[in-house]
Amino acid sequence: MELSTIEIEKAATILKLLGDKTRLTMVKMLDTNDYCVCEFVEIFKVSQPAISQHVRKLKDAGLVCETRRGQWIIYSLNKENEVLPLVASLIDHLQNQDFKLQELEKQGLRISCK
Amino acid sequence: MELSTIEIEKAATILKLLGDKTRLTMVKMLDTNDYCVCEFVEIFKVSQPAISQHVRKLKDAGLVCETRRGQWIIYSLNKENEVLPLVASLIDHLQNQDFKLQELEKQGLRISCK
DNA sequence: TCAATATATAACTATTCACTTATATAATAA
DNA sequence: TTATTATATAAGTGAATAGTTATATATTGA
Repeated sequence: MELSTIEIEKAATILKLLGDKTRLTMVKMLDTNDYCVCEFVEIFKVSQPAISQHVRKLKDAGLVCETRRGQWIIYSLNKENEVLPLVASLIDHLQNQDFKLQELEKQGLRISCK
Repeated sequence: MELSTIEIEKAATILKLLGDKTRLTMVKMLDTNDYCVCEFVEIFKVSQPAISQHVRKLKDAGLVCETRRGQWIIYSLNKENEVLPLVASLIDHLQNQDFKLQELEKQGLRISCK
């Protein structure tokens, strides 16, 4: 089976984007669950605009999709993305981040968006 | 078989490092051949200090090794690196860069270091 | 020993980046 | 309609980054 390869330049752009702890964690988390901005704000302990700016970059690169649900905007991994194979194999090497969702639930902050 | 996973923070550091077109190309090229600084200078059309600074960063991260051979310092991929599995699977997704070596040879600049 | 070549380091600069606060937009609920 | 909540955008700031030129260090060969 042939592996479809990616241009160096495009790959470098993706890696730069994911070479940030916050965004990389977001993508790892989005691999198993969807999240809204306010949940990320709780998880990452930074300002809401900072989170908005991070997800914007992920969206601009086509890595995530957004869906409005009432006043919340839910972000999910974009499974259609051309570079998904690269991103997926990368994510596989990362330590599981489920504990972040568990913390969120323990604080009763997960349900706020459902 | 279990895949050994990497801390998010460590992975983000590696991805930031490889989120640069020049360094990413270097690593892809080093996957199949060794190179010295002067060859990289020819290939990337930037100053010699710029190349030295790039390989220094790769070396500091443990991704490459250096071996002095006369007046040349040969760089190679460090196969002992803890994050090699991540880097290797990443490299697999990149377009082949052999044409750069071929150009170098066509210009008669490859042998200068042998 | 001395000139030439290869590489590294220092110092500087312009640009990018991640964050902040302030404010705008949008949806919900009283 | 109006207050509240969620999100986005604008503007500003300090730190990091990739490049440059100048210079130092190290090896080779005459």
